[in-house]
Amino acid sequence: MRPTAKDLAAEAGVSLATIDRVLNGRSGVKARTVAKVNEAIDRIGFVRNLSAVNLARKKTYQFRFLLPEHGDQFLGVLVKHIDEAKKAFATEMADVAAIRFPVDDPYKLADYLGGLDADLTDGIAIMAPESPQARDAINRLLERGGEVVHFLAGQPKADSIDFVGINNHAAGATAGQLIGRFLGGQEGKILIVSETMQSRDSIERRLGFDDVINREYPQLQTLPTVETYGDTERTRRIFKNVFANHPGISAVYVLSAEARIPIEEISKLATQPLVKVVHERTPFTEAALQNGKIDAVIAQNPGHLVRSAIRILKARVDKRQPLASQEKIRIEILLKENL
Amino acid sequence: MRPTAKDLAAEAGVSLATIDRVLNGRSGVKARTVAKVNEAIDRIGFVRNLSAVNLARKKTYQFRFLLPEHGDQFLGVLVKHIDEAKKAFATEMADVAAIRFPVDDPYKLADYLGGLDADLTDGIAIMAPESPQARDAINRLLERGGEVVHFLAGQPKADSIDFVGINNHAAGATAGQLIGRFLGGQEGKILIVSETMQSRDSIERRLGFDDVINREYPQLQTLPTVETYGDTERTRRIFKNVFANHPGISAVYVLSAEARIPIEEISKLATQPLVKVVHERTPFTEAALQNGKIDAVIAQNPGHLVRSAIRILKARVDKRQPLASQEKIRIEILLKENL
DNA sequence: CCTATAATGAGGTGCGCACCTCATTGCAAG
DNA sequence: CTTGCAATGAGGTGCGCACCTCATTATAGG
Repeated sequence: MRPTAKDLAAEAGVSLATIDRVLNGRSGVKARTVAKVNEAIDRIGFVRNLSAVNLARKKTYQFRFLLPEHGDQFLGVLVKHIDEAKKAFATEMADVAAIRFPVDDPYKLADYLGGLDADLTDGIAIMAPESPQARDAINRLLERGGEVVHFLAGQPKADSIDFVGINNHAAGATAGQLIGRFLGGQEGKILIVSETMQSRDSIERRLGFDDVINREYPQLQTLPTVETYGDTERTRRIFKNVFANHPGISAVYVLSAEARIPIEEISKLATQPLVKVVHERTPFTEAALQNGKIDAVIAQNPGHLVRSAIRILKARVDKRQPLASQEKIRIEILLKENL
Repeated sequence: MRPTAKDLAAEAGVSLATIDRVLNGRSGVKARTVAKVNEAIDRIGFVRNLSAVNLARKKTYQFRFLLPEHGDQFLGVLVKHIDEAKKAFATEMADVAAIRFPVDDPYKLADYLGGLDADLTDGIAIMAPESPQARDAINRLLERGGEVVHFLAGQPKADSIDFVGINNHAAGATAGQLIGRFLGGQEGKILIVSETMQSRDSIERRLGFDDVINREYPQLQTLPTVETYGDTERTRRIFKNVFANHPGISAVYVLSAEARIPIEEISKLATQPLVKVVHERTPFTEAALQNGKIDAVIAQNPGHLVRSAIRILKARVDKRQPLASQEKIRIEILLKENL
């Protein structure tokens, strides 16, 4: 059997009360005694029984995902996985829910965060663009004892807050490398499309993409980013212009999660086969991979994203260290063969 | 607060003893009563407190990974992740260990499995080639109440036993697609190398690879598989022959986990740049990707493999359903950009 | 009807720990 | 030495459940 706190007390030569004080970081213990207990822990390999801890603490975790009100298919996929995680984590006393919110409005976001009771909500995964207001509100929430992770958006590693998501610069570079290789040395221009370039993600992907193309494929020329604003008409109009002015477009990179509009419009305009790379696995991109409408998808596993955010929040609440190797989100490359 | 068994008893109009009988599948309860309880469970959304369950059951899980005694770098990586998982799962009362074993000997394997006490070992992840002896021994172990998953090797879905690992046919197809695309339409021959073709994995990867090349890249010709048997001298000798007899080799696919010997020997012999695709992320393949010695790696996440095997075994012991979406092992494509 | 057996209830115990109160001891300053 | 506080011990309670025993009540068979 595994050693219990009682065994530990005997080994360390102290009482259970002192073990309790040390294990839970309470005050009023001499440094000398703390050291004695820690040595005993190492000696007998004591590990607290998490079940007993959780039971005794009567702890239930309240976690919330703060997501945009409106969005693309990928957002829908995320919500589906949050629902799935809700069931999976119910057995671990964690309640998980998605909250749809006008996250683009920094003031409303700050208001919402400011109104949160850290006693009722243990942790939040926030998918929102950076803003000074949000930043301040988050810091105040942290001071009140809440836990926060940035989810897919926001400042990676800018502060001490965990970031759950891929390295977008590397993701863009990966897309660049794929397109470069798929074009096999031939010359050409690359059309780059995004719903908007307002977000940090888009900018970083573009930078990573350009880095690789400029360094390794100088025969390729990247065109300025076309912003669709999610508007079919606008997209069609701009594409017509671009294709008219730029003969020799040989590849397309869609760097935002919304790929349907640009891919469908391009298939109407293109006169020769193009290499097409987009982001995120959605019902549309899966189908498009299968029937050859696109060549590769740069993706991140949405289920993993959601579970990772929850596990990190849980670890922070418990004052444990998250398991880094498990929480690293991989940049996946999907072809039709490895769907 | 979440409803407890007591609340459930009140809602169902039965006693705690009956709730206990139903929840734990004990006998001596009328079907009518079981239904009443289950309805009440749905009505109030009762979920058993896992912490309390585990505490009361005093359950500790004993899981073992049965791995080959000798192997490549990838095996070392796996062992490292098993050690890491040992710590991570200690808090969940699961004891995990790797056992090195001459798994290639079906009789010794059957002996070992036959000698296992299902009371002392709750579950085993077996990485061993198929054999009638192993199959029988596994079935007997299952009858004694042990749990088993096939780990990376063995018959995927051939029986009711879970398989943890990638679909090797799809992995080979992915490699084929990558090489085909990277060659960009040019003609050429593809050298295919494996440590051995004895294993089912190797055969399936080769089949998947050939499928894609034959179907989508008819201008490419796949050569017969070169078997290295892990022997540098032998490899060098055969390679010299192959390169002498086959001008126009433009790509290499190493389909076994051991990639170092073939890649190093080829770099000495090749007169023109070759597209090189290998399997598994190891210190060697990582470095080779970085410095351009290879072009892509088809990989599976070793940490995920290990944790997945443990989670599945745990779910089986608890008579729960594993979360399918989490346990699916992805075929990863690694370029130097998305390491 | 009685009897045998099935179905259910009542109640206790303990898992390992957190959290609490109160008593006791050690130790330093005055 | 005494006073005062810091450090530690002793012991109790309860978290939600599994597991057990024994008593009581339904149900069916004869």
